[in-house]
Amino acid sequence: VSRDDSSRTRLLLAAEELLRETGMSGTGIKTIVERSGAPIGSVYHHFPGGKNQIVAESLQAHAEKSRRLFERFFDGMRPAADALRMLFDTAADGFERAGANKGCAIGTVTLDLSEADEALRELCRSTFDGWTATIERHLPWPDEPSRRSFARTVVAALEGAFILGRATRSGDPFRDAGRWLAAAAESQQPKRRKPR
Amino acid sequence: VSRDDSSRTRLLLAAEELLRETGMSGTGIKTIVERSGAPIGSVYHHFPGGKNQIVAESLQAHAEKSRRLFERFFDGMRPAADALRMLFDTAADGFERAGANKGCAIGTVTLDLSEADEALRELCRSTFDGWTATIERHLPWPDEPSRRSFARTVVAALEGAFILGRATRSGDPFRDAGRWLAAAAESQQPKRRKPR
Amino acid sequence: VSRDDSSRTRLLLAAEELLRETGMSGTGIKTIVERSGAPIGSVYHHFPGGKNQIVAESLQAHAEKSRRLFERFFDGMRPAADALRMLFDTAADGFERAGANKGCAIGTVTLDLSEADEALRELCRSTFDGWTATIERHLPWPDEPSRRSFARTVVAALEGAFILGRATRSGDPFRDAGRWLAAAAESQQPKRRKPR
Amino acid sequence: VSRDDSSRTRLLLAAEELLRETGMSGTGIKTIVERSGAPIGSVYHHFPGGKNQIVAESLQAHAEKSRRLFERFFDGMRPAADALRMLFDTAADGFERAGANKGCAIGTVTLDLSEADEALRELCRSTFDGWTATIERHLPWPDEPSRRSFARTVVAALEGAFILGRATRSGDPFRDAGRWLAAAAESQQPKRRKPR
DNA sequence: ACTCTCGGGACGTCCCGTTCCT
DNA sequence: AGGAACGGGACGTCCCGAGAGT
Repeated sequence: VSRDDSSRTRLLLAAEELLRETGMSGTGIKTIVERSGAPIGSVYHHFPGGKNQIVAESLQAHAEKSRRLFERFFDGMRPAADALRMLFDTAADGFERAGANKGCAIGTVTLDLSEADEALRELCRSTFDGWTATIERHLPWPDEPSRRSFARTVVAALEGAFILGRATRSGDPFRDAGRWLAAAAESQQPKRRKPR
Repeated sequence: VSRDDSSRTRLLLAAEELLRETGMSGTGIKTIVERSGAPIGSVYHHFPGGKNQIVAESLQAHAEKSRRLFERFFDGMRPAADALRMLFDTAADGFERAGANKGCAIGTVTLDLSEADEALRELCRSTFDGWTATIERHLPWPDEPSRRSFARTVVAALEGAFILGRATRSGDPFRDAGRWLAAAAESQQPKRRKPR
Repeated sequence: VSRDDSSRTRLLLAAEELLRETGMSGTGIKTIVERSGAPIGSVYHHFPGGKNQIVAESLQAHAEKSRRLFERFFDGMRPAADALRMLFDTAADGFERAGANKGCAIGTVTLDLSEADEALRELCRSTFDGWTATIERHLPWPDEPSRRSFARTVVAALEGAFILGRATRSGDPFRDAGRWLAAAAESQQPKRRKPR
Repeated sequence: VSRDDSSRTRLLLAAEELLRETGMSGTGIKTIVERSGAPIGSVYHHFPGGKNQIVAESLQAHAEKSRRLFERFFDGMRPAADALRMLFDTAADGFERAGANKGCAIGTVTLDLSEADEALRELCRSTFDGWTATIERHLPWPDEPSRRSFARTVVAALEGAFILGRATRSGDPFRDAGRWLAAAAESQQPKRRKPR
């Protein structure tokens, strides 16, 4: 689990991609293996926990990459409104470049979790929490509950944009949301007022 | 399709519920039948198109119900900001009452569509379009592209709230988004300005 | 069962055709109904015995038609060898005209009878017996067991020709068999000898 | 395909037996598995092509066994007429010993092929061709087309004997055909004459 | 240490032959 | 006479261990 282990890594990458395309129950282990090019027999060597473990680990990887992306924009150097616009525009471009048919792995998995997968749900929750915290930390007004509430809305709009984006095969829903959220952040800044 | 059709209707209702819980590929026909209490053998009588037909029809039903819900709030009688707050608060309450583990059927299905289900994607797209149009029609400022862009953001935030709501088992993401969107709509009204 | 009953008749004709193409278990009631153009709901009115009854009756019809065909050739007016050649040549032409993909309904059904369908087996047996008797009656040499044995061989070769004909998509197996059987009958006639 | 492979082999044997009893569409995979005693889960490991692959391979095995049987009789050591009689008598005995209810797998499958199974039809055709060639090679008269035509008739009569044999639950149709074909071969030898 | 063959059942979707009730 | 409805089963595929081989 510590070495280069390219099979293992490729399996996780393939899983992440497939999760973004067809969700958890739509993604079979066999498909993951095929797309990864990894040897079939080694799946249960690397992932004794089976499918759930693969999904969990690839979600964690996805989460980490996303968090780093957020921090690239919310770096304290630029106004939060600009960061928001850039975040959503970048997401829009990436979404379109990837074919406009891949969601966010975390969001997609969240939506087809069964009641039994409590561990996965918790993983998704904490990922969203992490994103929210990252964003919230860089919002420029003092009221913390308000910042948190806004950050949650940002994350929600981002996740929702994946849905509308897939439905319309376009990155525009990201761009729309980015603009309105940026405007909301700006209008918040001078007045320091929290919406009722 | 004209008579009592209770089996057929119950199948569609069960399907809608299950789609909201576990998505399309997570939902088996057998599970739908079991939950509906309908007889197993009649499925392919009522739905010769198989699973796809069941999903399509139950999405349509879901879409129609949602559109009516939107129109109950956006009725021209009340300010758009109020309508938005009420819409999201109502959604939050409903979401929590239902167990905080059911997404929006349309959004959930959108996220695990395979490339082959073009017809279903189109159905989801047009549903979202309909919702967007309904909202946009009742926004109080003149610039139409801006209204449309805002309406899309509303829908995106709504769909995203389902995701965050499931992850956190709480309706708060709806309430948060409702407040910020309402504020954005209000701040738009006096100035008649479109965010750049 | 006595009236014109075109639905009933068309069902039987369609069944016969399908039995010749794909055998008994390969032929579904629904397919029969579709090809016949008869109304779906009346199948079990006309044939309360279900599939077995349809098959049985259409085999009987087939048997009767075939017997009449045999009698057209074995009419006592022409030498048996000529009759044999004409019979097989006619069968070859008919086989090719029909697409070279239809067997004999009786033979086809005989080969996929399950142990349970004793009644159908008996029906097939008696049909073959009838054909054998018709042929045997017109063979020109005195020894009756020998005539019977030859007649059985004729029927066997005819049924086998359907198999080889389907495999090769050609009527030639019929023509080949017809010639050799005719020759055998001729060589029998002068010497009045039975092969040991 | 190289190791012990007892499951795989047993599946093929069971399939062959069942094909001989109830044809292709009458034979379910589940039945094959049950009769073979092989584990259910391995079927699609050994035969990823599903039923068609099982059928194809078991037909090939059947074909090979039959060809070897033919060559045991047509060995150039004995007169063709004797070989024919022995072939059909042996077939008769085997048929009766097996319960007089099993056809030839190739012939049975040929008769319920659907139009779609072109590959299987081709397999059946080439098997029959192989048998024909084996027989034809050992016929003692010079005219090659005539030998071929006779060999085809032999194969047809053999296949037909399975049908009549099943219908009458007796091996006699084989014995009858064997005698007449042997006589035909003998009468051919001295005169070197081909039937017109 | 790692890979693969093989084994294992449960379930996926779809369709079958049949019967109920108009 | 006839359309709607009914279960049971068809074939195929799922996710996953256990063992043998390298």
